[in-house]
Amino acid sequence: MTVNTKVVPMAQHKTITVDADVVACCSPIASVEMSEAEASDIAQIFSALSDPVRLRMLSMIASESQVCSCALEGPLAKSQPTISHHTRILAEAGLIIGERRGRWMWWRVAPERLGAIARILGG
Amino acid sequence: MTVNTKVVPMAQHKTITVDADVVACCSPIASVEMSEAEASDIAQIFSALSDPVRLRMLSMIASESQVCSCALEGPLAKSQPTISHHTRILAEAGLIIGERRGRWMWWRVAPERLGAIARILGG
DNA sequence: CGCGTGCATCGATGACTGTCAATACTAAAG
DNA sequence: CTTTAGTATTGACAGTCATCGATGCACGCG
Repeated sequence: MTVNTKVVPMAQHKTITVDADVVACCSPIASVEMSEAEASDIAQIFSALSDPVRLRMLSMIASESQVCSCALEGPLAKSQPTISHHTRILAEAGLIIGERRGRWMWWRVAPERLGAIARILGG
Repeated sequence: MTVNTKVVPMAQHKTITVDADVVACCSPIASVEMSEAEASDIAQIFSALSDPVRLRMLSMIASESQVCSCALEGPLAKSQPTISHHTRILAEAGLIIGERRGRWMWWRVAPERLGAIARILGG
């Protein structure tokens, strides 16, 4: 992660914010050769997508419009700390956005960012 | 990796072949919730994309139409075994296709597969 | 206030990964 | 056949990651 990317370390009950331009700026993979910095930034996003549990999480969150953390634990068959770990990684990659409502944490996808990544792949 | 995916273990001077339908079949991430098997297959592909060196490799191969293994070692500043390791992972993920010509190994991208992945992300 | 609940963090652990030196393999050239 | 050059494989090592129990923190309720 370079200085361009502002990831606020997630204090409790606060929302992770990510600079979406990091990806929005980048060109399709075939157009120009990638710099080391670009490659590192993009790799972090693909890294967030490289785990089966996180992919299923993202799929669940994208299918419904809002999903509570508590609703992920059961279907994914993972412990609560593990769920929290994965939501954090997806959020730090800018793929989902969290909002605290009362005792519950609600997640939704960041569709622009998914589109930006798709564009990098030349879609 | 499930039984659906046929990855021929790479014997020397032979070409890695991958069943491209594994991804071509799959729906956008928001349409239906992903099965465990689907998630594992797709995660393997994103895993191949989650390394900066491999991303730059893919970018170089996509920029030119054909690239020799020997032409990657210098610009990427990695040892020959490391280059071979990364090309193998990209090939096993079906992202690049290798062909031996004489003593040289030439790589090209598999554009349909990049498009299929982009489509999964909702592009 | 005290209690219960949902989530985040810490610490530990087993598994995986990127890297390279050494080595084996293959194909062309002498 | 011997040599040379490009690539693949092996083995080892350090770093990273997924997972979960234990614990801490924040919120709402009685």
